[in-house]
Amino acid sequence: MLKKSREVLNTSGLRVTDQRALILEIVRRGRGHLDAQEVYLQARKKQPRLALSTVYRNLQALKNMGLIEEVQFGEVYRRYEVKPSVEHHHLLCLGCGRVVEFQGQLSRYIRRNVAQARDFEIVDTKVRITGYCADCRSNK
Amino acid sequence: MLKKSREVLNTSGLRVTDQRALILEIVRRGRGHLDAQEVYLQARKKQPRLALSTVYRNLQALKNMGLIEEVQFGEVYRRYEVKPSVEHHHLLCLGCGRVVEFQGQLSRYIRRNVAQARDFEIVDTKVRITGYCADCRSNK
DNA sequence: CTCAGTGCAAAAGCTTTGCATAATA
DNA sequence: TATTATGCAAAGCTTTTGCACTGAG
Repeated sequence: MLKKSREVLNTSGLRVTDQRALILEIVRRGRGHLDAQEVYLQARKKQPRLALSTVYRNLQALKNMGLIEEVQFGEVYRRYEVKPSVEHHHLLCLGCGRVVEFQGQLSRYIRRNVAQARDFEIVDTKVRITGYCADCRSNK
Repeated sequence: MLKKSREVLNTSGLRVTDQRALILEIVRRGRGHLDAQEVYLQARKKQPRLALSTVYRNLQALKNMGLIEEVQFGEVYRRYEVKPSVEHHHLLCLGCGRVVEFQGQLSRYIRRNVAQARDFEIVDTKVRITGYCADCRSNK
């Protein structure tokens, strides 16, 4: 199992270190979506000298290599808006950073198609779409 | 305009202070989804003595009263998972905190129904659904 | 041998909290 | 007048960075 992580790293261009292999391994097993602190704590059981900064640097590196993914939605800080009466979602342009809102029957669609199948009582649905807006597409 | 914010506050149970009214007003006008820092900077133009902590406390209070909404997806810290080959999304249970993944044709649906209408080139789509799972529903 | 990676410590940013003062209802 | 809210300063947390040392290629 740990071997597999090393293999993946081998073909990634990154150097294969014990720390990096372990971190990738833990993120893999952590189906529950671990944050940096949790990865750190688990990793220290096997490598007590591991530094938290190494975890951060590796999560960054693995992300850049496309081996892992940030479950967060990119934005680090919380943003606020007045409570919309109509449910809406966001298109975030990677080019200019602009946020375009859109309303849609998305939530109805989701309620119908997802909730029942999963036996989940939906409280809220949020959709974040990233991409490029028309302006940014024409400028490239 | 500012008057309207005061009226809203009046019926909210919160005390109406100049700071609070201004902050609500700014969040309202800030269609672009402002973060705390930005609200603070704008507010200080009118109330130079305003403290950043007041902004945070008020954003919190207004959120609790349901007057504004956090655009962020609840989680504060970044979580990681191995890059999934198949696009999937997350159901977050508010009861037990468990995260359930699901795959779906959601992105196809979104691509078809949203992107064209908005002239937006989609790079990625993420959906976060919050609610209560079956277990938590039976325990209440 | 060379350069990427690590550990440690310190710094950077956002957010929260304690406490005395001020303002609302 | 009794709470609630504010300002200021300090602390809390996650995340980033600098630097000397270690280890992979």
